[in-house]
Amino acid sequence: MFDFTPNPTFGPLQNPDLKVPTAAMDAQPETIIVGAVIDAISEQRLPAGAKLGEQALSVLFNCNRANVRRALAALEAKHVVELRPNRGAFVAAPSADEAREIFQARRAIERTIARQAVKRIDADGIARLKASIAAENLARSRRDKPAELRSSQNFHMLLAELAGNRVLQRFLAELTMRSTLILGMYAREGHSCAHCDDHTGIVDALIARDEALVLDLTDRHLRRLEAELDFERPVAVTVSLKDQIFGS
Amino acid sequence: MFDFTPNPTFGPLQNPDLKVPTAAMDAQPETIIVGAVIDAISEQRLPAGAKLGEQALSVLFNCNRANVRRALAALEAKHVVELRPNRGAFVAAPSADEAREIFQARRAIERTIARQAVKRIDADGIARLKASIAAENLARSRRDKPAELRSSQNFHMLLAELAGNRVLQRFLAELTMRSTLILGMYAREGHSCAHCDDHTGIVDALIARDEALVLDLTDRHLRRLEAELDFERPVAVTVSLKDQIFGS
DNA sequence: TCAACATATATTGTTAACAATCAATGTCAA
DNA sequence: TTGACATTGATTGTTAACAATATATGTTGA
Repeated sequence: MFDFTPNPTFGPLQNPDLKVPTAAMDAQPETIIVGAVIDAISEQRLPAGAKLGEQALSVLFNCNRANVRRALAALEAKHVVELRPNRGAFVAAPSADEAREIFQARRAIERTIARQAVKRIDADGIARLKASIAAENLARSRRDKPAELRSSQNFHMLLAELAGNRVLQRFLAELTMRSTLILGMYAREGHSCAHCDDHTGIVDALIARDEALVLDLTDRHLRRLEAELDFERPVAVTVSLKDQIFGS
Repeated sequence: MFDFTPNPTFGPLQNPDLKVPTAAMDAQPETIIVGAVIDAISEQRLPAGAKLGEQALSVLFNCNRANVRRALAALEAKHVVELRPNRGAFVAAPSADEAREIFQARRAIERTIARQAVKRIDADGIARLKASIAAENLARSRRDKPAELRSSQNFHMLLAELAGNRVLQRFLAELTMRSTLILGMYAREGHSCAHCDDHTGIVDALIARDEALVLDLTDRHLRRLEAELDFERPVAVTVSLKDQIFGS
């Protein structure tokens, strides 16, 4: 009757790391699920359009469906998943238009953050930023894509933390997460990822407290990221076994 | 046993308008509740700290508790309510620190929006902005505080719409809503509300397409609003019968 | 071979009953 | 009167069963 055969669309979620999301585990199943799904998306283990079945999640996280439903409602409010009535929950698949708006919003917010960061940067902050870049380089040399993505996002979130505004921090967290989703959907074949050097340049400009340069580099960095997208090529958003075997 | 005596903290929610929130009714109880609560907060019918009991909401909206719980989870994700385990849901009560961060974020986002709006403004947009100001003035002359608040927020949201970025639009919606909450908590006695003229000035600057002036006026407008706050005076956040009778 | 239809299975949505927890009231002794 | 303690009632949290819906499978007829 009910023999939960590992759902192929869920392979990534079985990563043991998942049950210990970045947010401290406060024993509330809803929070754990939300954190785990966000982490999985941030590291591109969960692709856009992936189905998040209620039973699958309740088995994975050892909780009842009521908690799963609450988690999915919260994720929908954060624009992380889309809830289609009587169909279920799916990882959000931003359209080309949404993608452009998300990147535009990112530039606006990261500029503000950069301006604050220049004012408030200190030795400790510099050290943490450099450590983040080092971690990113290490991950890339090891061809560990999830770790690389995590580090790259971490760099931007560190800047937001240094800016000292938790509201903007949260907004940026949403935008970086959705950016990862967008890159997964629209990234060109073999996109360079050369933007890593950009981070080093930004830190140098921060050390020099050159506001104009920091703003310019931040803006260019984000535009370069967006330029790597290809909205022409149609993207598969529905991840089903059939699509995975026979392609789009 | 169960005789739901109208909860005093819920008086405002019995406003018939509430069942038809701004978002079109799509028959999903969760969405309706979320919209109604946000509207009620935006018009200062629901104060910070007000308790949102599950049974009370399920009776008000004719739905089961499961849907109420989903709605509350969504509202928590939007930072509209705070969910205290085993205690219930309460309208968020931003601290002084949070308030400052929210207003700082607002200035950052509204500046970006204003810059875009200057570029994209047209005759239709001007007309709608002027209509919004007229509605605000009318509401004030009628001493209809909820309508005045709604119109004032509407002006800012109209600008965001004109800017043409739905992400920033959503961010600003959250921030204006929380601003209303903050004003309800920390506003000085008899605060002027003279900022209404600011709106007229901004529209004039928009017509002239004077970007620098628009940015300056927007920034001043928001700082003036923030200056009307008094964080020293302690604020009652827990709305209970006792507090209402004996004061804070 | 293919399309349309009917059936079966799985998934989501709803409801009610029960358990656990908290707030309030009442009692009693110091 | 006041403080600690026990009890009561109300509220939140959990669970399981059931209903409604959608998806997948299988069948039939051209």
